[in-house]
Amino acid sequence: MAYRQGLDAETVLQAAIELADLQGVEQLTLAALATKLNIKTPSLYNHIKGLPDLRKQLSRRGLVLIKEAMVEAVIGKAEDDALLAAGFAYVMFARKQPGLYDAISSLPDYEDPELQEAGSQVVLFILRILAPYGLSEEDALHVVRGFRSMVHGFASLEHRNGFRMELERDESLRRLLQTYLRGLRVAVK
Amino acid sequence: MAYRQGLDAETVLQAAIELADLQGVEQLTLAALATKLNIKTPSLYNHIKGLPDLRKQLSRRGLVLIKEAMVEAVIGKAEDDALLAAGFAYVMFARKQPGLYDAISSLPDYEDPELQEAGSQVVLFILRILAPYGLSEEDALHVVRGFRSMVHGFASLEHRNGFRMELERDESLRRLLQTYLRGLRVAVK
DNA sequence: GTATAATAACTAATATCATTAGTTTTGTAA
DNA sequence: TTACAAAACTAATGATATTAGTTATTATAC
Repeated sequence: MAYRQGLDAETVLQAAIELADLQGVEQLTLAALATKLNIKTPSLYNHIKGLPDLRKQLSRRGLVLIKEAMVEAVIGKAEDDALLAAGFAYVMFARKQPGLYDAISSLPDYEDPELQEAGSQVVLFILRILAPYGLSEEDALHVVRGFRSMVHGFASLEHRNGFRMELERDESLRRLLQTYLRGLRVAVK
Repeated sequence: MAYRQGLDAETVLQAAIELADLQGVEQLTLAALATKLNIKTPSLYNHIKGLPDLRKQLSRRGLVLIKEAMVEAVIGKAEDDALLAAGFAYVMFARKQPGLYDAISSLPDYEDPELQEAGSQVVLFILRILAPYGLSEEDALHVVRGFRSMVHGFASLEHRNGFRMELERDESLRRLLQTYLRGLRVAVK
């Protein structure tokens, strides 16, 4: 093999994402990644710090992309419409990029500052959608947790094949979010 | 070491659960498990089929126990009270037995019949709590999905340290469930 | 333009796993 | 008491990540 095929960190990350989306993040091994890139495993260390670091990169990229997907989805929408659209965008992302989504959710911990930053962006985004509801800061933060719980829980269960009944899944998600939003309208509590 | 120390499958499973709860299911290795049991790694194969099988056993046990915890929690309660109690019991279980809960939720797939059976028991349990609401079967199934999404999502995010704000977490969970239940009351939709 | 330094690939080696095969010891039942 | 099943063992294999040290290529400095 020719020396110097012009590999860089971004290319490696992209290949890792492809592998993860195809076979799950559990199956993402440096051996498989190196094979895909036509290099030997140790050569990967010129571009990544190691497997844990690579996983972290996947998580970070996933958080950035899922937030972008939500931002895109709420263009021209507000309040319940916007939250519904954001929720669907979240779940759709998890469907389209299961490995990347897995990387987000199968993280041992969010201790890393870069990950926290990316996570904060998601939270801030939801807070901005919530602005027109006129909630107190504390109330809004509880709602953010609720929203994240719903969409992450749904995406996660769906991904593990946790929904086995013959029942339209998009409809389940729509009802979940709408029921919650209806409850939010009723009492400010 | 003495031959025949009277080990059996249940003891091995218990030790595995302890390890998983202590260090996470990712760190549950046969090597560590064997060390804990004072045997050599290959000896484990007298009691388990292999690591994937062990993981499956953990998942199954977790599903059984989390359902039992919910059953216990709803004694003497009905409707919203029962659902709220079940939801809290679910999340409490995830807190108390993080490794076991991880085993439930970090499953590659639910293909296995035994796991499906255990999962069905959870679904059936929630359906029984929903009975007094007089929902159609289809409506009820959507609600079950919603409920599972909420509590799993909450437990999962909490476990990954996903909730970073200084904000009472139990209160977040209470509001999430109550808001949803309120929405359920408003319209039968 | 050539020398030098940084870089990206490589090979070799190590440690940790899970797993299988084959062996020894122990408990139990005939 | 003997024979067999079961539960432990040792030894070996193959996959994995990682580190150390080497070589070739690219880029930079002069």
